Amino acid sequence: MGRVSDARERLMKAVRELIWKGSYGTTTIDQICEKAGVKKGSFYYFFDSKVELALVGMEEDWSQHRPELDAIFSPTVPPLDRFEKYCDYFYRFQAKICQQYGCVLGCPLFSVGAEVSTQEDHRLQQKIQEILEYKRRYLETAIRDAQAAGLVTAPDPAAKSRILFAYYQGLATQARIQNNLNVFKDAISGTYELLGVKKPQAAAA
Amino acid sequence: MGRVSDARERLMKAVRELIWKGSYGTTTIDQICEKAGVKKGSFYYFFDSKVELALVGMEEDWSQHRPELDAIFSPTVPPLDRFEKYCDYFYRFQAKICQQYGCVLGCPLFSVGAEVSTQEDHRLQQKIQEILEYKRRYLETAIRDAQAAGLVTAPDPAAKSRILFAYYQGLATQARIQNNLNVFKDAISGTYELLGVKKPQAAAA
DNA sequence: ATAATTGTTGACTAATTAGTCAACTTAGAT
DNA sequence: ATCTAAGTTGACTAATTAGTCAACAATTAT
Repeated sequence: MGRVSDARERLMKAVRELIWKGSYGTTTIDQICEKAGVKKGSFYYFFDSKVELALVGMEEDWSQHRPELDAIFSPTVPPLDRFEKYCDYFYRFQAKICQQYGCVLGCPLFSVGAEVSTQEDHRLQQKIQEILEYKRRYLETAIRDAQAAGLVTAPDPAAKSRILFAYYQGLATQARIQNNLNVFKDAISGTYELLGVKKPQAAAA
Repeated sequence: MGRVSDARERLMKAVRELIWKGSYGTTTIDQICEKAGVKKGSFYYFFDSKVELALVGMEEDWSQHRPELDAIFSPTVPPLDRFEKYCDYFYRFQAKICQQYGCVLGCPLFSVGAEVSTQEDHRLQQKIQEILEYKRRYLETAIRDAQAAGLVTAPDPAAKSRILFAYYQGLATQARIQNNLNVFKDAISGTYELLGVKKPQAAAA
């Protein structure tokens, strides 16, 4: 009953785009409304504030990416292949975004996370940390499987995953700062070096 | 001749603190003026805009850090010791800042760089990239020296330095997001794994 | 002393911002 | 048909923002 609308969804899409393309702090409610084609009164009908919208926007974004990551990091995929697939997926995704927005945007969780982490309101920071932790676990599991298969030198998969995750974060941020997709080209070789992959492909000396 | 003043320096200090503690986008000229104890008229006497002030502020910051980095990465220091010293210095520096500001702040170049990299005005982004590139070169030289000494496996020191640099970036951002200094504890072991250090300390199996 | 230079101030404008609200509109249930 | 719940709108306030400017204050060279 009552009127139906997709304004809520339009707002969620708009905030994600604006925050990612620009920054959280400089994205205004007026901008969000304009991009979504929604008047401010309607904004406040659905959400109490920018941070509330950003929270559900982040959540929504994560829900959309999750299936793809589940597929890439499926236990049915050989451990090292997961990293190959992930690096490949990440590159292609960034390339698509780059074409769409005109510049490399990296990972919104990292850039926005760094931006909002010192705010008094910790809700957005917590949500971002939560999603980042989910992502790190994909790496940890894959490393553990690789270690069990004797493919890598990683006696402490959790510690190793944190190192690898920091590396991926750094790559994404670097690519954004330099506005250069080629930064990602190092990803798989960097992964292999970090993991201590025993024999890259062929036999070594 | 004429009146003397340190208002310019106070403004430069204030902008660095505010941007680092918060973010570039949400730091207002009014806030900067208040923190510096300077009236807005004086601000515009010295600087044309926030970005001009931030530019000289970043430059100033770099000038202050440079001597310490020159010492740490001095060619007189054994290559691997440089990384140890750097990781140690970075940790102690972050701990000091953390105590001072109440939270882990990471590296302003990374967080602000990620924030401003999509702005139309590219001056701040360029300045940050320039300083980051200086920092990366410390790593490249140290890696090259380590390779020459047969201490690591790094046939392409430039590529390796980019990987290591991304890792450090990631660590700093992670520490800020999680507000946790312990993130840096992994730094030296991560460095060694990335560099492919041949024998950490003692002999291996 | 005083003139020239350098820096300071507070009051000002115009634009943008977050947030409110009563009146209005649309859709489905009865 | 009409009642009710769900959504929309534009006009509003109050606060904050960037940026300007003429008058004022302090320092130093002459």
